Amino acid sequence: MYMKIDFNSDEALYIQLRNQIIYGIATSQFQEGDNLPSVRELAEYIGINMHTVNKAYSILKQEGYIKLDRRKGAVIAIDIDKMQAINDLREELRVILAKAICRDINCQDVFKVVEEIFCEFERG
Amino acid sequence: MYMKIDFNSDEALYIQLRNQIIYGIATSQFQEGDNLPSVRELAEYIGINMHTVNKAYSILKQEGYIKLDRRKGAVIAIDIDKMQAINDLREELRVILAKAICRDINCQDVFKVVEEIFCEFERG
DNA sequence: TATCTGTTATATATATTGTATAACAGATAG
DNA sequence: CTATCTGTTATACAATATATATAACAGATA
Repeated sequence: MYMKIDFNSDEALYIQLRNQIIYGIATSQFQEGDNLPSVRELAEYIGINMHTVNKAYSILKQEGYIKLDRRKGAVIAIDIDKMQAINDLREELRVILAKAICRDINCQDVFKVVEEIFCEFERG
Repeated sequence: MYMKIDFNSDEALYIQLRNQIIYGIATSQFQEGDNLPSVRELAEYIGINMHTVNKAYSILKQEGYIKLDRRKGAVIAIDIDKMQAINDLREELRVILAKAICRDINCQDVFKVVEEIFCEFERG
């Protein structure tokens, strides 16, 4: 259980936390059915407040990455609506690719980076 | 000069404004050397405060999309450091692709969306 | 019963966001 | 010179977001 949190980042702690868990799922570090630490446990481990972890978990639940249960705690449960996911992806890519195009980055350049990141995640 | 601003969005106005201008550059609506409206003019046009526009412009300057001049106002001036831009791109793609991988979206799926967006921008 | 879950409720402090009013300095057109 | 256009800076204010702190509740479990 490794969590890379940067307290000096301009990114909110609960967003960093959410992203770290998403990385964990993408790299198969966390798999369907796996338990995440309890909000109190993870808060203690990282050294932040319980509510900050709770907020991250709530968002992960809302976004369809985990299910929350009073008995078992937080459990990885991916809600795969691929059509919806591709539409979300398109929206997010639009801004990023606009920036890239401004810098003369072409389609092939992007493909290369995308491929690299896929390899990076597949290796874990 | 078309600016699509959503007052109900959870995205800050100055960020939306920045993105709209970046879209404008990516679609060649704005070209190197072109003048943007003055902060007061654009603020008036959209119906928001001058400082909100000023913040958007300041960020665009800091990120290397425009230059600010007391004489000419805001002028499109792209700072192309392609190496740096690709590294920035990689960082931004990492989170987005992690989310995609969680939803069983593969490399080819992403390529398709990227290609679509490139076409979309090229058409303007 | 004691202890573990997530959940909810308050309260507080700080930072961010957006607005408002005002003034300043450089440049420019009349 | 004057009036007017730039971006820039300063100050103040309200609303919201972020993070912490303390506490309690309800369900599940050993």
